[in-house]
Amino acid sequence: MGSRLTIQTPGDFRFLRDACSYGYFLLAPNVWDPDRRTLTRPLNLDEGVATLTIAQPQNRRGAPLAVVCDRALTRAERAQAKRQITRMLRLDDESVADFHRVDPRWRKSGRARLFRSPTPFEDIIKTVTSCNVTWPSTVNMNRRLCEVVCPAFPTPAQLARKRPATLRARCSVGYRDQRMVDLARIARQGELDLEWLEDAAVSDDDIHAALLALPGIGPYAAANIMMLLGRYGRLAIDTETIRHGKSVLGYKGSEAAIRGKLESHYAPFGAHKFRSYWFEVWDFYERKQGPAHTWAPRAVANAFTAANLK
DNA sequence: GGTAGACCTGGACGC
DNA sequence: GCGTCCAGGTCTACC
Repeated sequence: MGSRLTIQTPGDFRFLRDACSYGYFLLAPNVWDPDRRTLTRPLNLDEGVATLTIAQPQNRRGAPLAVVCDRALTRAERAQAKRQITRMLRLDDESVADFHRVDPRWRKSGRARLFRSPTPFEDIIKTVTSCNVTWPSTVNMNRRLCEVVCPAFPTPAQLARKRPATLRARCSVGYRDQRMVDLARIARQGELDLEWLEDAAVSDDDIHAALLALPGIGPYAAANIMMLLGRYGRLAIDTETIRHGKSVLGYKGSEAAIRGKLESHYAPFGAHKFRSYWFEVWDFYERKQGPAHTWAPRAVANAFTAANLK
């Protein structure tokens, strides 16, 4: 008989909206079921991998989460699972009201939280798999990393033991192979302190500089990882951002000119600018495809970017 | 400091 | 079914 957990949520939290708020909810090992409205995924816990299914049976803001596990969890594992779910769904985000004060456009819908991974390392690797590829390749890389290395997503120790050639041949990560192994070794050896990355006392500038020094992490990836760490003061500008500037905001001119206009456009949102940007993009996707919680992963696998949603 | 070209994969397209 | 082109961010070499 598997364990069952109940997790209390903040009064403004809504599972359907907040779980389906960033593309990573569609990446392995996460499995979103649009019919059952559940998120299922394996987690790495003390006694091994356990698969959990999360739902909010009372579909209203602030209702508790019901979590069903495929095996019995120890007391320590129950606490671990709660911590990881809290991270994924940002149940401990205390900046929601401040964000809505700065950008009231999202107060009514309540948007503020962006889905992320149970660990910062998974967020870093997922970001690397999203660089210089189209969305279907990102989907494939994450699926294969889970199939080949660890079903609950590779830990630093597991990934550090892999040969780059194995990752390239079996996980289709291409030239990212060596960079991923190097990132895993850096994290395993403590050169990159994952707890330090999550320490609110450390400045954004210090975190940003540390991320840029990592292999495979450039300006876009660093800003994206900072968002995943809960630091929203930088824009992660990629081709999708430029497209958003052109098609939604109506900007014209060279890419450099559009970048400048985007920075000016989001500057008033200060420490929250990534969220203000992202919910504009997400709103655009949902107007084209319907609410994200209705998206079937296979259906959006080839139609996730604005280029394909036109 | 700015820029060109290489790095890979997978989808689209033409034949 | 095959070949070609293209999209996508980071890194290195070069000016």
